[in-house]
Amino acid sequence: MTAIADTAVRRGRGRPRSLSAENAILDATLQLLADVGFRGFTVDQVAARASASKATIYRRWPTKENLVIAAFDRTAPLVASGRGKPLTQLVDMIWQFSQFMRDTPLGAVLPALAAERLHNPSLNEALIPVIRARRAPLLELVVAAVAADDLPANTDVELFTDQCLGPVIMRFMLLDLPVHKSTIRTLVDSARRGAPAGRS
Amino acid sequence: MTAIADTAVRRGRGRPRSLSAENAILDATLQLLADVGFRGFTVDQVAARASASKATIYRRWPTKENLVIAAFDRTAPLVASGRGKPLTQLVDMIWQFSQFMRDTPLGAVLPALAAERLHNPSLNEALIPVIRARRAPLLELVVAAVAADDLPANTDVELFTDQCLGPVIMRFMLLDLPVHKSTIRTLVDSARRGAPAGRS
DNA sequence: TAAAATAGGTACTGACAGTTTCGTTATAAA
DNA sequence: TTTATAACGAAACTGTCAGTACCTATTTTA
Repeated sequence: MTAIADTAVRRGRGRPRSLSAENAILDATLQLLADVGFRGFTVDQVAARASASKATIYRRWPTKENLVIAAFDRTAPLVASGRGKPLTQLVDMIWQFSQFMRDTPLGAVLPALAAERLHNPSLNEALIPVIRARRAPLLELVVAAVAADDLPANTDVELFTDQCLGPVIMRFMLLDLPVHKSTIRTLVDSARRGAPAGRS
Repeated sequence: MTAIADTAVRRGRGRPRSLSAENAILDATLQLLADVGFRGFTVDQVAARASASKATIYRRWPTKENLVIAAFDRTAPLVASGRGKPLTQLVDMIWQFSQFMRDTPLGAVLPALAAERLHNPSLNEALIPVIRARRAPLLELVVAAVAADDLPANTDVELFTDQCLGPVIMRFMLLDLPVHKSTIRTLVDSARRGAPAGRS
């Protein structure tokens, strides 16, 4: 594309992959997902928007779905505010997540990938670590809550996280019910009260 | 949309729609979903398996997705055992659900429809009531638990249901984590302990 | 300078959703 | 019994799109 040397990863001899092409492709993917959703999304349109060729796209990502994963993995991750008790931060973070679901392509991309992975083992293998990594900041807050004695020491932190997040995901993906911040507060409070008493 | 399927309704003069053709088509749809999943699923194959023409299929269901909804709506619903306390029956019913997710086309169909509905308003309108109806037997058990004083009178029964079911759905659809019956028991117990104390 | 691997462009293949046409068949009204 | 109507299976057709192949040009290392 340009004469500017946007040096990418060294791959041996030949011309290196253009970093700017890669950025343009992933940006176009996200923008297109936001504009037309997963269904209306075509690789040709991505190529056109990114001023790249399909060959350049398929050289990097073997399928459309892998391209979408890569774009998805580029979206803003959940970040803790760092202020307040861990469980208060957990409420904020889940609220942040539900805003992403409502306002960004995430709301369309996540169900699409969840559907696709079941019939595409290689996609599944690529996707599961990415999803788990996305959940990790939530887990860390729950671990911090245990460390701060706000939760019993024998809390199953994975299950606790899923108890708070699962209903939110279910309402977005299946039920089409709105999720308010008060709802999230209720979920976290309830899970806290429901956690096994005492510590082992 | 509308998923005509009005085999019982008299349509006036001409040849009535064949009920056996309709059954054959929906049976073939479910069987094919089980065999090849949503991705490998084609309407031509359904026509071949049902010994029907595509015209016959599209006369009843305007798109592939509507056909899948109709087939989905024909699968076995969740049923209460009728034995034991309501919350014990709730555990059994969620366990039943997770077995359906693992052993039937439901596990593939549900994520696919969740993804599709976001970009297909008419499909969404048809789907949401079907999904809500599927959740209804769970809600009824929670209502029964309130009536039996096993839960406080001011329990938010919808949220309580989603607290028990949401983590299960999340683990199936996104995390690819196994769900054991003991996990479900933990979820229901925790939600019960976490429910607002006293009654209003 | 030669080899290697990239770039964009374009044409192609194959699969499949959805439509249309055709001759046939079942049913209800006349 | 006749006729109008609507459904039937079969098959051809259209349009879209994922993915591949091939082209020439460019950028890098050996």
